[in-house]
Amino acid sequence: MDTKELKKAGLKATLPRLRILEILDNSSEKHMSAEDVYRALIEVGEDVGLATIYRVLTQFEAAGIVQRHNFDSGHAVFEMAKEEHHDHMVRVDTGEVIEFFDQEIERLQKEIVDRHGYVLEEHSLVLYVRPK
Amino acid sequence: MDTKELKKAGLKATLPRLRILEILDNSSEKHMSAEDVYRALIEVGEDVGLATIYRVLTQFEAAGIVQRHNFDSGHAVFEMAKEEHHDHMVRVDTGEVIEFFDQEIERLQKEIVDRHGYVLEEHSLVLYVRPK
DNA sequence: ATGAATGCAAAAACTTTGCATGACG
DNA sequence: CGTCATGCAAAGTTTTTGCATTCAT
Repeated sequence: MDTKELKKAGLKATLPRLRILEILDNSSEKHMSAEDVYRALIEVGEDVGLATIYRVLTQFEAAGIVQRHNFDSGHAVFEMAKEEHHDHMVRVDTGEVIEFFDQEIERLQKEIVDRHGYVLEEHSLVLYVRPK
Repeated sequence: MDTKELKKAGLKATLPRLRILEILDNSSEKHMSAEDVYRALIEVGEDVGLATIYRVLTQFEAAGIVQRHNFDSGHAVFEMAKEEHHDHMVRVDTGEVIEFFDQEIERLQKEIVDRHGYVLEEHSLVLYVRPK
């Protein structure tokens, strides 16, 4: 259960934190902004402050529990961290986010960076797509 | 000269617009935020408003004269549009931006998107790197 | 001259922070 | 109980907008 995960990260298992994890785990939209999470909690009758959402999500990111993405939307979106890395496609018509992974692209990125004399720390790849 | 380029885009060749193009063309740092451009102009004694910078850069983007990027910095950066497409590496230690292009990565992206039943509209690839 | 562009200031959107109160272990 | 977390409100950042004035054609 979530309580364990929080303790392990050195965070108290408070109600707001548990509720935020629930929302991220159970919402149909897995990529949510702080505002999205806030509204989802208010809707469920949970009395939480937006500032807390921001603080908690930032702590979760530092603890590796969630990942933060900056798509071209002017605001950050968060998703539960998965074991396996993946990249994203964003539908320009609906905003829907689609996850994908490609071994070959991952390999090429490392190779290119190496060729330039650097080490790859992390990367951000977003493909903006529309239906055929 | 720049005046022609502006006219062609249906924009009046005003002093602020010409100065902004000059800055983007001649600065040593080719990837600049609106604030960067603003400070560069103030430094040269050009009396321009920050709001104008934002308006002009947005118009330039729509006209294809500049490109806007959202690196993980909390603010947009702009660069003159080049004929040939390229992606970016960002040094995590210095913030320096390095441009690169890889035929194979470009091809793979199209292929993956196609495989999912979509068409690639555009993409954003940023590699965060540090020296070996 | 006329419509477009500018500068300023105000506002909007997103995120962070200070502080007193409340909850976890 | 002591400390850490929360909520609220205020402040910080980045970007946009309204409006009167100025400028390009």
